[in-house]
Parts: sequence; C-alpha cells; structure tokens
Amino acid sequence: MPVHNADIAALFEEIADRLEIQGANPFRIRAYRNAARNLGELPQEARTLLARGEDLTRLPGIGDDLAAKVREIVDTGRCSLLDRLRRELPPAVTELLHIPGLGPKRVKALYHDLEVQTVEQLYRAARDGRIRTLPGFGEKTERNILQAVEAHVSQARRFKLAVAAQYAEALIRFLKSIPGVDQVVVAGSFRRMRETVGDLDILVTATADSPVMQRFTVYDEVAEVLSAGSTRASVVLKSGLQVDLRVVAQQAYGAALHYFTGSRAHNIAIRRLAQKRGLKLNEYGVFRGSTRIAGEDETSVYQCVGLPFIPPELREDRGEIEAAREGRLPKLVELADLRGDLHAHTQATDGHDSLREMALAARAFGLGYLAITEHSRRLTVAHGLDPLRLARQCDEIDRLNAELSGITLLKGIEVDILENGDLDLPDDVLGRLDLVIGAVHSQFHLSRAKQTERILRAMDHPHFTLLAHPSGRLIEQREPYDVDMLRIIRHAKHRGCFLELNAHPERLDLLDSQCQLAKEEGVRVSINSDAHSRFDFSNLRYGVGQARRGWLEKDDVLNTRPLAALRRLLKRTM
DNA sequence: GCCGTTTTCGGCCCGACTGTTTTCAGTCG
Repeated sequence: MPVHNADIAALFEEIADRLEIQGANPFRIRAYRNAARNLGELPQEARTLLARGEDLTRLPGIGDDLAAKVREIVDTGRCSLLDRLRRELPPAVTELLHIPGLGPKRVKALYHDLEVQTVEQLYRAARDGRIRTLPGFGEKTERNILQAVEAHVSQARRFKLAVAAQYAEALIRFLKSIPGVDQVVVAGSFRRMRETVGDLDILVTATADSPVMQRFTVYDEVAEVLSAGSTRASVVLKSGLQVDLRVVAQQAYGAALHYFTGSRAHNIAIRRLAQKRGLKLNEYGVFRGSTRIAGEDETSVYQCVGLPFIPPELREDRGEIEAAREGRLPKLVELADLRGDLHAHTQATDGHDSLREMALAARAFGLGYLAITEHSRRLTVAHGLDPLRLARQCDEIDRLNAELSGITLLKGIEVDILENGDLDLPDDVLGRLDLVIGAVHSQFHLSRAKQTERILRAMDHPHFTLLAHPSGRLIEQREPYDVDMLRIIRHAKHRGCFLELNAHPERLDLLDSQCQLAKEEGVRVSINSDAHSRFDFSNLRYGVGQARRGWLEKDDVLNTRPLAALRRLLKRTM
C-alpha cells in the first residue's frame, strides 16, 4: 500500500494534536503542522522524491528530524513517535479537538477528570451536567459543548467557491444598504480563490455610529449568532455557512484586508519580516513603536517589509515571498486575457442549448472562438456522438461560421479514453477535427500504473490535442484517480499536447499545484468552461482563479492566443 | 522542531471574544 503525502500529513497532524493535548512546546507542535501542510500541498509524492535519492530537508519546514520521520513513514507506513503517543492517550481523544470550542486544555481536563475519550462520551457528560463541575467550565460552556457536538454530528462542510459566491453577493448587497457603511469586501480564502471555503470573512469600513454590527446579526439568513462584539461578529447562516464580519476604520483598511485575506501561513511570514525590521504588523496597520506608518492599502503594507504587492491567489507561503523579494513574481493571467474556450457541449449531447445559442453567448462573453466538443458514442448516458452525427454537427458548424461574425466555432470532440488507452472514435473521423479532447469517464479505480499507462497511450494517438479534467476529481464528491501526473505532464510535453484546467466549479481540475508543475515543465494549459449551457461561460472566472493560484501567466495559457496562433499550436508536429 | 542578509542558539505573529473569573485562560482565526 503506497504511502501518499496526504497520509504522512495526517500522521503529522495527529502527532501535533497529541503533543498539544500533552502541553508540549507550541513551536514544536507548529513545526509538525507546518510540515503537514507543506507535504499536503507538495505536487510530487515524497516517496518518489526519496526513491530518486533527493534530500527532503530542502523542502520548507522539513529538517533532519522530520525528514527521517517521513522516510520512516514511507518505508513502514507508521511512525514510532506516534505509536508511543497513541499509547499515552487513547486513540479517539484527538477527535475531541475537532469540536468547536474545545482546545487542548479542555480536552485534557475532560479526559483526566471525567475520563471523556470520545465524542459520544462528551455528549453524555454534557447532557448529564457533569462538565459544569470541572474547574474553569461552567453551565454556559457545557451548553455550548452540547450544541457543538450536535452540529458536529450533522457535519459542517466546506462550501464550493461558486456556492459561497452566491451567499457572498447577497450579503454584500445587504451590508452596503446599511447606513454608514462604506466599503464591503470578502477577504479570506474566498478572495484567495480557493476551490472551497470554510467560511466567509467579510471586511467592512463604516462610520463609528453605523448600526452595521446590530443589523448583521439579524440578517434574514442568519440561523445562529456565535459571537458579537463591537468590531467583530460571527454568525452561521441557515445554509450552514459561517460568516465572520469585521468592521475597521478607513485608515486601517489595507492592513485589515491583508490580515483577513491570509493565508495564515503567509501572514505569519510577512509579520516575521516586519518584526525583523523593528516593525509591528497587525490588522490596524504597520507600526514603528506606537506610530502607524502604513496600512491604508495593501501595497503600503507590503512596501513596509520591502516587497511589491503580492496577488491574493499567491498568498499561501509557497514561495511567493521569496519570489517577490527577488523580483520574479509572475504576472498572473486574467479573465480578460482569454480569447476563446476549447470545451463546450450543446443539446446534441448533454448540453441544454443549441449551437447557435452557445456561439452567441460565447461572443457576448467576449470570446473570439469556441470549440464544440461533444461526448463520444461510448458515453451513452450523455447521448454521445457517433461518426455520422458528428459529421452532421460539423456541417452545421460550417454553416454557422459562414453566417456569424465575431465568433468562430471550432470542430472538436471530447472523446472517451477507453480502458486500454484507445480512443472511442476512428482515426479518420478524429483527423477531420480542429481539436481532440481526450477524457477518462470510466474505470476510475485502475491501479496507478494502469491508469497512467492508459492516459499516456491515449496521448500517443496522432490526433490527440488536449487532456480534459486531468485528475478526474469532483470536489468533495470523488477523489482524483490515481495517476502519475508528472509523467503525464512530461509526456504531454514530449508529444506536443496540452492539459485542460476545467473551470467547472465542481472540478477545477488541474489542481493549482499541478498547474505549477505544468508550467515548470513547459506544458501549456487551456482554461475551459466545459459549458453545458449558455450561462456557463461565467465559470471561466473560477478557472482563471485556479490558474492564478497555480502561478500561471498569460503565455502559459493556451487559449489566450488569438485564433490564428492557436491553430498553429493545435497542428501537431509529431 | 525549524531556521539564519543581525543568530548554529534563541528565537518562533497577534488580537478579539467568551466565559468564568476578580484579572485572565482558553479558543479561534
């Protein structure tokens, strides 16, 4: 059973949890959490790096000790430190840490004084009124624990970015209507365009007498008020989405926006830079002693630590600070850079609208070309095209292209990659198209070796242009299939083909770290809507967000090319 | 446990809110 980075990260997180309950050195605990995060975000498997004889201590947050532990986990699947920690405290206690309101100190007290080890025992202890008897706990805390357990059992999940956006837009309208409110902006992971968000962090500037806080807590959609102070309030909406609101003065807007945009790791790194310069950075500004020297906008905050403005999508402490310092921050791709879209469906298969409607919608969105890429015959549930129906669609595209101005339809197909790597339509049919998108739609559970070979073989096909949704994951629904993405990327380079970044909010596939990998290997990525209706082109903004998180620049993105340049790139030389 | 353009030792981000407590610990982001 191969050990993945996520497995190592989970073990390190558990070590951190257990050390925390034991009251260990907080910085040692942080070291494990940092290592877990860094490993989890690493685009390449640690076991692969080790097999190649690479030195893991070159990874951020990994020193001699943790490198040895990674090796131990890769070799044996276990970690002797964790084994020991598990003997010292019962296995289930770390789950208690995941109950909101319970931290290491309280978990330790609950375990030692009440022998509470599981969430179920916690619930019983709260219900029986035993928790209020502990020192430092009271009736209110006990009631909160009871509610938190009930909420925990009903599972608070992360929200897809596009779903969170709907709540955010309504909230922004509401907040802007409150007297005294000036600026309203959503910060946090939403602003960093993460694929899912755990909550919304909304930042507001307002006059001192504005009733924004009171009004916010009685907003129609609020189900529960978690806390409410003079500058900060937290609520849970009926949908289960948590919203945190902070009110700051105009002069602190930039510092607060920076602070609440995060990520936490990025903020910590920036604050350390400030500290080294004898400055203090918090959400109210940048201070030398008690004098505020910056904070009105984010640029001034970065200036104080000697850096240029860093776009929110890069703020993950994944090398952006070093890049900023060395003047090699990427000039990230923007939505306006996209000249076309290379993946769309019509009502001929599983789309909702006609060719004409899709063409007009793409043009209205500002695109100059749109590839029509229906499913192929194998995908019967989508009424996939056989050669005859595909030929008819091509004729219709010719007629529309002759008639419409300002938009060019390209003839394509999203052809199924069969289990053995064959494509689902004959060569001569594929050869007449402008582009061929290959996609895996079946047999998701092949072994890593077989799944990888399957895709590499498909790419060897002379007409193959673009690999659709390369990892196959559906956010929060389906894990990516097990493939060696680096081999696929290198093969794409070798064969002169491309990878898709599917912008559908449930896919966002390639992942951000894989975009970075593709860029490093010199493989261009196409940001495609995978539109199934004329309204879906707006999803391209999520794809662009993901591409920006993956450090992609205009030139790294295939469909920023004008049509003529695109056609040249699509003509395979192999 | 990591890390170094002041350091290989001595640092390691910072503040709001809650609840239980008479001055603050715990938790969260």
